[in-house]
Amino acid sequence: MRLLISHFMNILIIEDEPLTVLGLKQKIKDINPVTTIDTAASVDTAYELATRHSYELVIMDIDIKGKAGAGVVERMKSLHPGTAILVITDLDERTYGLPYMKAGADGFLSKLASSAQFDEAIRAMMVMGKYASVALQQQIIQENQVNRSVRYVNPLMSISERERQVMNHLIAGKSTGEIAAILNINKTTVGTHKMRILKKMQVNSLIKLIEKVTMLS
Amino acid sequence: MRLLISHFMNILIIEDEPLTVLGLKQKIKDINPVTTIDTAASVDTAYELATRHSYELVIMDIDIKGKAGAGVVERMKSLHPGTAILVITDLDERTYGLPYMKAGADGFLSKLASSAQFDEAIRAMMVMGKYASVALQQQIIQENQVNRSVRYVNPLMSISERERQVMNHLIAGKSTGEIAAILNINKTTVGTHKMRILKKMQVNSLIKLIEKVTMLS
DNA sequence: AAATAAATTAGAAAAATTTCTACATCTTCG
DNA sequence: CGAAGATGTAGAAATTTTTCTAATTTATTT
Repeated sequence: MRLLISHFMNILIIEDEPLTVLGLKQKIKDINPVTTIDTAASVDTAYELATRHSYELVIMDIDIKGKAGAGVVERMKSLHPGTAILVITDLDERTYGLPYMKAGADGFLSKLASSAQFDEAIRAMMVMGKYASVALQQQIIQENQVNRSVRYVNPLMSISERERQVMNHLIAGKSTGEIAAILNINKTTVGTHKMRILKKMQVNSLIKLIEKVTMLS
Repeated sequence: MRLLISHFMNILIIEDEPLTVLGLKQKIKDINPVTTIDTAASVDTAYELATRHSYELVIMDIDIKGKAGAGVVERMKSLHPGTAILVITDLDERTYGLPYMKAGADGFLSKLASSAQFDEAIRAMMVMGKYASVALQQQIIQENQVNRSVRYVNPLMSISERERQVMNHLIAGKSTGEIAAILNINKTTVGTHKMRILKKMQVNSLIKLIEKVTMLS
């Protein structure tokens, strides 16, 4: 029998799939029975809840109904800097983990991770407010050791924060105009970002970009 | 309190996300406590289990680690024709529901469906071995009524020869201009083809088109 | 066979995207 | 510190793509 955690906690789950919410709730209750768990199926609901309540831990899917992106992490973090944020996603950890940690997440876990890894992650988040898999930790260490001028093995690593935001929308099938509206910047700015993304990723079309990104996953 | 179902059942869950498995298990146990639930995180494991055991109900995610497709449903059904199959997926119901039902699924439900809809679906599958949402039922009825003019379940079937050529280039990442040069036709002609392809495939972007085509292939 | 529908093709005009240039910040490194 | 490079932004102009309309040809149906 594993150790139980038993100090009271407020937790917010942001996730649009009811079954996943149910599974998460059960895991949390198994680890710490004295929690209050709120849930939001949309980003907007989450923002609303977060402005009215304070949470020790937020577990969020960042790929909710197309509204993906580190921006959500940023905003949640800005509302309550003390809140620990665990990002869970369908996206690949090696590709997106580091970027999301940079965006302010305190933990990152693929939805395909094992049940035991979920236990470990939730436990770590509750106790230390931090969680990174061994692989991700190594990536973080490497990132900090490697000389910045050295070419990145993973081109995704040379993609800046803003560029990654744009890229995610691009990959989701959004048009330049739509992205400009979402990020509230000029269309041509999006165009500039797109051009630099394609250049950095060494491809000449959106399709090739997607292939490359999924290849790196 | 809803009615409990209480005849013994063997159930197989094919799903690669542990949290979703956990959520499903809980829902099933709530509805019928006397079940044996096996789980498979990969299609291969599922095939193996299905050859050795017999299940009254199989709940499967058909978008497992990229190995999607109606072929999985067909094969599961051929192993045990009597087994009821409920397909759950991230994919859109209106687009994929009918094709999967045709492939032999007895039920189809989006993972974004509400908790109550999951209850209803699981209950219906247990009792009747069938489940289709109201929207999907109507689609099925329509499909059977309009037997006069040919109705394609798979939109790919309505794509003409020339459109297919253009589509293949589009999917390969070629630009409108490049395609025009290759096929020796005007750029705007390619544009017209592209527009009709997107319309026929009921998508609004190249990315969505690719997703759809790779799903249906 | 005539009528109807589908397929292939473009022209013109409108809309969107790309490219080039530029500038203010912000980072990093010698 | 100060130079060099990366980042985020956008205006103007060039280019490409999309949309609308429509003419021809090619099936299909009654």
